[in-house]
Amino acid sequence: MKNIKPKLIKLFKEGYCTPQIARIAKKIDEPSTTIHYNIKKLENKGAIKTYKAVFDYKKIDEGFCVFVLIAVSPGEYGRPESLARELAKHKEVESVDIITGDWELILKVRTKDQDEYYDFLKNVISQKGIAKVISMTSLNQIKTEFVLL
Amino acid sequence: MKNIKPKLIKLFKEGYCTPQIARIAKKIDEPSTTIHYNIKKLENKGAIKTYKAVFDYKKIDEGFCVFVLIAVSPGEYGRPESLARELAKHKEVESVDIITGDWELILKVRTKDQDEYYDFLKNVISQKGIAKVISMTSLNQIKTEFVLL
DNA sequence: TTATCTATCTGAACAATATTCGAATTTTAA
DNA sequence: TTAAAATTCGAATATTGTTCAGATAGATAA
Repeated sequence: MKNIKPKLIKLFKEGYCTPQIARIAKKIDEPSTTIHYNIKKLENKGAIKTYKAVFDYKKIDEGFCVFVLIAVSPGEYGRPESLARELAKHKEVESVDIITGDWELILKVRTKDQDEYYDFLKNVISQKGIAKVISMTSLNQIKTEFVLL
Repeated sequence: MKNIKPKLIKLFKEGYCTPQIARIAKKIDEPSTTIHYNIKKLENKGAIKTYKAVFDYKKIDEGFCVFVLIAVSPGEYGRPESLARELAKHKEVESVDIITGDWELILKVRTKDQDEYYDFLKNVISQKGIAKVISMTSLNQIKTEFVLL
């Protein structure tokens, strides 16, 4: 057994997919070359970052999902960006945003279970520069990445 | 001019993409038929929901991104699910989660600008059953849908 | 308005890729 | 150990993507 599954999941999370030109052409009843032209235009302008898969995360051992609010320490106040980029590197992190309000950062994190999330908190979030953290665990995911579950 | 662009964006938000089997096969050095078999297995088990595009949202007039925390009215307390499904229907809504803590729901919403977001708030969020709302505007998106920006 | 330039559209030919199928191999469970 | 099920993979086929050149439409300036 070659255990292809984890390799596929890793690749599909960020890319290795492509548009279905023929299917789109049928759907909106236009020549496939016209569709092709318009897609390339979007790609060349940078409007499309990538093509990727959306998973049923429970079925790929990433069923535990948490939104993490982070307040940055006074010293680093105003410069949460380098911290944000650091956090974004981790594979468990689906999204990182710098936000307005009482908190500087919001993360969406996916792990297998609570234990794995705790490990993530310990190893990643417990960094210098982080003053306060609130975890809001997702009890039920209704929609993700524009896809209804 | 046929104005294909908005049609493509709509289709690509939820699907109309497909894996690049040949490219994956080269990448991990396995026969393409083996890759094909393993992908179909993931699809049939429902582990892969769809294949879709990730956009540079600023370039498709969805540059304004807000995380919305929602507290449900006491009457509906414990049953935020129907409200969540209602909210999930709107095209501006990227994700809807039912969460633990002081708030029942968290939404990720994308609009063109603040004005359009205000319209969304007025028309969608101002519903019976919603007690309190907090908007956390994204000032900078570092990572989205597992894709670094 | 007309002339000119640029962007978009489209069919035909070609290139690349996905899919099917059957057989070999490996894994699983009894 | 053996039989059934799952996985691997090459060869043939079917489908799809891509290129290119000409046509059309849209924009710009005189």
